[in-house]
Amino acid sequence: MPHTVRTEKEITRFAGFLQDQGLKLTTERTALVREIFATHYHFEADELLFKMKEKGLKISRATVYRTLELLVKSGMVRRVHLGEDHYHYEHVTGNSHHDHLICTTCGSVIEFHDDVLEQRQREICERKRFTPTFHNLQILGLCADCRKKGELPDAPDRVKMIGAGATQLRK
Amino acid sequence: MPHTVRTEKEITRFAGFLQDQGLKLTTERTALVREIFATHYHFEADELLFKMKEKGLKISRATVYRTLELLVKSGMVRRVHLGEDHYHYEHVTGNSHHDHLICTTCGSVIEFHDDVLEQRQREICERKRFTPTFHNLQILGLCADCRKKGELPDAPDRVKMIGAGATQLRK
DNA sequence: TCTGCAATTGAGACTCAGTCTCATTTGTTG
DNA sequence: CAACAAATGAGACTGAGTCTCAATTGCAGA
Ligand SMILES: [Mn+2]
Ligand SMILES: [Mn+2]
Ligand SMILES: [Zn+2]
Ligand SMILES: [Zn+2]
Repeated sequence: MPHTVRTEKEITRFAGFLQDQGLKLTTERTALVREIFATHYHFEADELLFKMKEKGLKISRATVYRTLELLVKSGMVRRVHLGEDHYHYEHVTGNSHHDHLICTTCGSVIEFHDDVLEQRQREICERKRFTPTFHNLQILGLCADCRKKGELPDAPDRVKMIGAGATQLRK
Repeated sequence: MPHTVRTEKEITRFAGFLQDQGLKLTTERTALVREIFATHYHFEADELLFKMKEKGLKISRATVYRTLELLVKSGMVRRVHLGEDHYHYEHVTGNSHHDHLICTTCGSVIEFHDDVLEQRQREICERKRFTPTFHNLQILGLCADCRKKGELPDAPDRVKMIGAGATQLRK
């Protein structure tokens, strides 16, 4: 399926969601969905704002945030923490829940999905009589490339910068 | 071990860390460590600031943040995400790594540690040739109490509303 | 196609957590 | 106890994100 066809499909999908909610498909919303599904993967709100500006489409910060919120509600976009102080977004194509390995040296992100891990989480919740709806796992560390280049795993102060909010895996 | 004795022990521990770094144990730092280890568990920076003010100890916002940073560096305090837009802190007593189940209805936090889960994470990293140093897992959902009260699990898009009624502590 | 009007937009004010600056104060070491 | 580096407080600043409101726009119905 060609790139643009898929993108147009996502616009239709969003249009349907908006219709259901009694909301309108505006040119701004269309342009944003097109941009998100055509070129971005993990991205920041302000980065998207800037991209639109670059393309000569003047869309306000407020509209960008408002549209992202709608996209999250529609399930077409997910808002995730990637170990930084602000959110990242990623489009959800079709299916796949996944979690993230994040290199604290080069910032690269590796996605993974593991059924065993997911199942174990469900078991833990059951044991605690907790009904899970959503989870968020980031593993921070050193990617293979950086390892090969002789980088050392996280100096403590580096961890402070990038691994904020993380808990220690191997003490 | 009585409460106050343990607290004083933590102050000594922090004093040692500061000494090693060529830093000073000030009255403000001492008071903050005492407060954190005596009464808080998961807490916010501004909440701590307010508590100190309540006690008649005037410690500036800057000092609170600076001291928390030092405590994180020393390993005595951990900075965590609990599904809200800002950080929470928790003191680390006895090096127990754990992750969190967070109720999106009442905000309660359940801690857990699971060796199987931790081991599986290491295996995933190995397969991706990724060297992990930290991780951060939050599972959001509905706690047993709220379930019993007939609350319904939040849709993922409601997750960002957690803490909507949180006390305003900033001056 | 035209119209009415609720939904949407943009500009910019605002919030809030967190950081930084710098003049003044304080703890430590000799 | 003096010297002086480290620390503090007040408040300015930052940056992500939210809100307000007058002007605009999409769209359902005539
Ligand atoms: Mn992803
Ligand atoms: Mn905890
Ligand atoms: Zn890397
Ligand atoms: Zn609950």
